[in-house]
Amino acid sequence: MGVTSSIKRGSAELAILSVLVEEPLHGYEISKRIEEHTGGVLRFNLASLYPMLYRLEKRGWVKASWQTTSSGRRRRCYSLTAAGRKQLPPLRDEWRLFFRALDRLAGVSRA
Amino acid sequence: MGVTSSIKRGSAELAILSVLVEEPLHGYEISKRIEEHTGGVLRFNLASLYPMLYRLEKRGWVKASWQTTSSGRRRRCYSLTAAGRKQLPPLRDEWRLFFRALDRLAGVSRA
DNA sequence: TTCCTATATATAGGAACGCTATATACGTTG
DNA sequence: CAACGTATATAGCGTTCCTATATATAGGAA
Repeated sequence: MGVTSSIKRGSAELAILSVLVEEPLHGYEISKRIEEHTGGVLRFNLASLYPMLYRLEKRGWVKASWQTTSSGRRRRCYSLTAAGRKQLPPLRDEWRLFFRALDRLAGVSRA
Repeated sequence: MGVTSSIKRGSAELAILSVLVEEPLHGYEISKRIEEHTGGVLRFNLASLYPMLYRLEKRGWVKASWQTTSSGRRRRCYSLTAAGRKQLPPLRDEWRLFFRALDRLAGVSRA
């Protein structure tokens, strides 16, 4: 279960934005969400996820706010910004272009 | 034209094996073939291609032989080995798995 | 209460892969 | 002979993801 690192390379960005478009989540939840929604095929190490979130924050595509749960536990809640939401369609377009090109070349979608 | 570097990362291996399964080619031709077959969407720099070919050769998936054209020009002709041909179906399987997972998560194939 | 697991964030160090830049050199066309 | 396309090759860099490690709280099991 879980695809090779080199294959999924570059997909974390789209994956994160895609789960955040539905609702704001904190880092740990984002990781779980991606894993669950793909049946374990897409799975990112938490140590890969946090630096990615900081990059997205720096670009202004997500914004983070510290929360404290009722039990006194701190965590950062990430949500998409307007700029981040705007990035999603062109990102999807590029991935679709790539999918189709590789499919045409290598017959990936053929059973 | 041409998808982002980070997106196509890891696909060179499958792309090369896929064009070589049809007929043996030399490096420069492999590059052109990939570009033509994908309408310019997939495009690998020659400086990325040669190291990849050496890696594939080292793994025993392709074998190279020096040729000299009638005009006295040297070039290396690459062909798939039996081991390389065997790698293709599982590689396609993994890519398909990845495609479907990312599509489910991000709606890539939806127009 | 002690231990284990799950939750939660963070950084250091490294590997893989594709990039730009650069080098060399032959063939063909203008 | 200059310019361009063909052809191979290496050095050095950036990005992205990895493993390993650190810290800390909550809840359940032993």
